[in-house]
Amino acid sequence: MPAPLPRAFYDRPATDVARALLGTILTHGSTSGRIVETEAYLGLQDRAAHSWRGITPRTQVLFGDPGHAYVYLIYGMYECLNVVAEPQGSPGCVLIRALEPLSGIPRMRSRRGGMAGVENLANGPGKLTLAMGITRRHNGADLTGGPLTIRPAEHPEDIRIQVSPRIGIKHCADWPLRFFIQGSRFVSR
DNA sequence: CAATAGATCATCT
DNA sequence: GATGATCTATTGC
Repeated sequence: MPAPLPRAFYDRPATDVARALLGTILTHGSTSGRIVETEAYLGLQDRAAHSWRGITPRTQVLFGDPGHAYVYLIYGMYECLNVVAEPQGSPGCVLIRALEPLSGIPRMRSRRGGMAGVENLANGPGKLTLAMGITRRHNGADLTGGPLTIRPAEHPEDIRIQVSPRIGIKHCADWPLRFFIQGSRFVSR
C-alpha cells in the first residue's frame, strides 16, 4: 500500500488541489474509495466559502496547516468532508463530493441502510461521509497519517477532467470550480 | 421524468 | 431567529 500523499501535495492553490485529488484514494478503516468529484472553495474572495468572513470557531481549521480534514454538519443532518489546502493563514479548501467505492463495500452499504447500489453508495457529499463512517470527530484530523488518509492515484495519466459550476450554492454560483472524472458512473447528480 | 417538501441543528446575526 | 457546500420520499405531468 503506497504512503499517504505528503503535506506538500496540499500546499498550493485550492483549485490545483481539487484537480490533483481526482483519482486519489480515500481510506478509512476497511473502507476505501477513489475520489471522482471535487469542488474548490477559495476563501476570502469567495462568498460561497465558509471562510469568506474570516476566522470563527468553526472555520479555524481552514486557516491552519494544509492536509487536514474539515468536517461540518449541513442542514442539521449530513456531514461534509473537506480537505484543507494552501499554506497556513490562507483558508482555501476542497470539498470531496463523490467516491467510487473500492473496498469495504458491504460495510458501506450497511452504513447507508442496506439497499443502495454501488453507484449510489457515495455519489454525494453527505452520502460518502455516511458510507465511510466519517463524522465531525474527524474535524482537524491529519490526512497525511492516521486513521483517515488519502493515497496517490493509480493511473493519473488516464484521467480526463471535466469542469462545471459548483452545486447547491447561492453565491458565486457560476464559478467553474467543480471538477470530476469524465465518464465516471460514480459522480453525483 | 421534474418539481417540491420535509427532516433537523450548529452556526452566525 | 434565519440560514444552509444535502438527501429521500412523494407528488404531479
